[in-house]
Parts: sequence; structure tokens; C-alpha cells
Amino acid sequence: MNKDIENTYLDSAEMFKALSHPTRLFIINTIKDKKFSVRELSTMAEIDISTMSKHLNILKKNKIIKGEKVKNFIYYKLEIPCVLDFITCATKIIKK
Amino acid sequence: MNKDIENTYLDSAEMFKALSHPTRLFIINTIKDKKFSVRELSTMAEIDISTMSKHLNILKKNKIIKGEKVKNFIYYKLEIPCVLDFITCATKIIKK
DNA sequence: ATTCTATTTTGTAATTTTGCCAAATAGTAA
DNA sequence: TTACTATTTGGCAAAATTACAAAATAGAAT
Repeated sequence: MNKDIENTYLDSAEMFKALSHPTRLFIINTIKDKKFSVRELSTMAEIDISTMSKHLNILKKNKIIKGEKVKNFIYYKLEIPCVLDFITCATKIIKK
Repeated sequence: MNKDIENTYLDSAEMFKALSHPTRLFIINTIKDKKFSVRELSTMAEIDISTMSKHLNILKKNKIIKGEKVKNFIYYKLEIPCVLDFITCATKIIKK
């Protein structure tokens, strides 16, 4: 793969990769209106809390969500609302 | 992972996965204005033609692009222009 | 029909992703 | 300080992704 091309698209590809997992899309849809902690999200999704922590970290690293500390908890919120618009648009086209 | 939640987000996750590779983003950006064949795309990207064929197939399966046969060639075109808008929006937010 | 040309598929090895458990951190509360 | 709670990190095995080369298809051109 040509290196210039690779560098041009690597960051965007990383972002899409961060969004390419059911659990991480669940996170995004769940925190779009109300903030939740790691434990709350792991309970809702019925997965191990350590697994949920890693998914949150992937989204955080890519600046798709942001954590906010309140007392002992970290509450997560969505940073890129246009993700939801894109899912709506793409689904509409693909489904028909 | 809760099965209902998994099913809710599986299709969207697949779409994002299809978009999560530099070569596939290169394809999308390259064919947005002008159609190209597998061989042309593989030459431009400097990768094996069989590899390029597989990348195109992943995008095609997810209905992100569409192939159109002309004589011996198959020319690919973009089916979901809003992908580009989303990349623009997300990059703007993430980069600052 | 035979030869080219374009594309896809198969085989395979290297790399990456994923999820659970256990252990480690970090910070709160008493 | 000590116990408790929330979260993250390390280890590891299973599954998925990726790329190239070689073989197989499919169709055009002569």
C-alpha cells in the first residue's frame, strides 16, 4: 500500500474501527441523552465490566466520547453527535 | 452480551467495519467523482489486485459501493455520499 | 475455438481484535 | 489508617482480519 495514501486515510480508518463493534454502538446510543458509568453500562449490556472498560477506552482514545469524573464515578458522554445522523442516513440508503 | 442489544447494533457495526480500513476509504474517496475498475484502483494504491478485489467486495456486500459492468470491466461507484459528510464532520470535531 | 484480459477465489501465514478472569490502581468513606 | 467501591490493566486463548501468490472463472476479441 502506497505510504502517502495510507497516511491520508489512517486516522479516519481508526475512527471507523472504533465505531465498528455492537457494544460500542450501544454505548453511543445509550449515552447520547444521559450520562452513565462503566458499571451501569456493563450491567445493561450484560458483559464483564473489564470488557466494557476497554470498549469505553477505545471510544475515548478516538475522542468519540468523553469521561467526566463525579466523586468516585466516571460518567461518559457523546462528543460527536453527527455519528447518529450518519447512521440514520446510511441505514436509510442501505435498507431500501 | 445481551442478544437483543447485539442484534440491534450488528448491522451498523458491520457497516462501520467495512469503512474501517485505509484502502477502503481510499476507494470511497477515489470513486466519489469518477468510476474506476479493480485494476486501476489496485495500481493507484499499489497493492495486489486480489487484495483490492476483496476490499471492493467488502464495500459492495455492505452496499456502500456498486459495480457496473461495461464490456470486460467492472466500474465501481459510491452509493452512500453521506459517508463523506460524516468524515468531514467527525474530523472537524476530533482534530481541534 | 483459442487466446487474451479482467476479476474473483483459494490457500496460508502473520497480525489484530475480543472477552473473561484475576490482579492492580485510585479514590471515597468511616 | 482501614475497609470499601469504581475502574483499569495484564494475561491468555479463541476468533477475525489482512495480504500476497497461485489457481480458477468469466467474458471479449481474433
